[in-house]
Amino acid sequence: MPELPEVETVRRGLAPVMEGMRITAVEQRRADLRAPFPERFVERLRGQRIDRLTRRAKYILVGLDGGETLVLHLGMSGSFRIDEETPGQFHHPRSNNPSHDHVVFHLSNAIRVTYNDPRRFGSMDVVRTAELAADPRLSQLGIEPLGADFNAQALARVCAGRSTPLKAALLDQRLIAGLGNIYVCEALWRAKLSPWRGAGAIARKDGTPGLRARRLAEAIGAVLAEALEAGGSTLRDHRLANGALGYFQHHFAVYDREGSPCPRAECSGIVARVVQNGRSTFFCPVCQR
DNA sequence: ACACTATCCTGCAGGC
DNA sequence: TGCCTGCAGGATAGTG
Repeated sequence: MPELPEVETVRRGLAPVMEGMRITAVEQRRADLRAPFPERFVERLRGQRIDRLTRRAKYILVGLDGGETLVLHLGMSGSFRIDEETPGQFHHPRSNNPSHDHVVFHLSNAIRVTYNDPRRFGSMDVVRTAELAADPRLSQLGIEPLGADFNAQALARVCAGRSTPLKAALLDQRLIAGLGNIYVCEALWRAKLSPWRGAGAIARKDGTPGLRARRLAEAIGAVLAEALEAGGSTLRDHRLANGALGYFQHHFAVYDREGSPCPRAECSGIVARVVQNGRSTFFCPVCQR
């Protein structure tokens, strides 16, 4: 799935065509994705004017003028496609098999926004905006790593006292919200920290940040910022070719690079793959300690 | 409270 | 060529 940078890229791609527009019709082509659609899904959206698109962790929040918010999650394989409301539709090669087009939003600007999700791990829900903050999916989320209050101190605080490996801690959305398997691997590599190291070891005994917490916080920020930058350029390119939003090509230092030399010039290590909590971890056993 | 597993689903790559 | 296996960017219910 799209992790935070991909989700933010999708939000930035959708916002200009959706904000301020009215939803004229919704095609809901099945009863569920990962979870059932909410009651009266189509009726609650039809006729609503879209206020603003925001993001919290990997959720896209579509504010509606009637006091409700459409809560979107792309799961592992969700993507959106933007196209004009014209009859002659064209197919995108691969990955956009039209049989996985589960929801189509028709907008007042004659734009059609189609949600495609082969694995159907994504979700769509409609929640009263006033109750959004109390929604368990959002209220349990940890620090926003691109937010103003994310720093070494905040990172040390959530890691302090935990014996679970750093890899698992960084994937835990209740501690830090938005990282996924790729960017956790990339951030740990950048910070030269072993994925096996206990999370608590990056904080001092009193919970204040040490050198490792500072390195890791910097690495997380940098890795996400670079990915966002890559997403931004892909967005511009994609906009010309087709309207597909969801994934973009980005070069990774260690993710999916088992057997390749560690990209750090001064390091002679070879990228290894291990499994932690059932997920692949890619790392350099030489420079990550 | 915490940590770990199994599971939802389809597509694709690799081995035979 | 086809068949089989394992694996994939996530979240969460269930277990110990």
